[in-house]
Amino acid sequence: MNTKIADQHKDFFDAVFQVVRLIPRGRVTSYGAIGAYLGAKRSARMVGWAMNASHRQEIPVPAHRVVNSSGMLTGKFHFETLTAMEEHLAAEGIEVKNDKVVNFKALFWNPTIELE
DNA sequence: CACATGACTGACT
DNA sequence: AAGTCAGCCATGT
Repeated sequence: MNTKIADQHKDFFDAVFQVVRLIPRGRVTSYGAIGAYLGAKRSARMVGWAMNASHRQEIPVPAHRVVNSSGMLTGKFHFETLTAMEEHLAAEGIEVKNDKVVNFKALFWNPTIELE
């Protein structure tokens, strides 16, 4: 995809959600990576803020594939249950240990590179 | 309008 | 290596 989804950052939310939905099954990314792709790498918090509204989107957003820069499941507390995030990841073949994605570096999916 | 908070990150101790 | 601090910016009180 050549055109950056965030070209019109007027829809920052949709942009974030779209990128998250583009994450391949069995892969994960970070808030900062998404922010960087959207041209707001200085605002990883805004990505998290957008994700906070993801659960109320009509189209499901695989928020479980988004973790922090350390691969830790920092957003697990915002899911229906405390283990939902880990369950979803496990269902995709992603191993979670101590709230962290195992082999995170290898499973990391960088939208700026993958979507260039 | 000012202060506190947050699904973050990188640098520093 | 693990904990702390300071930027970051939109939202809520």
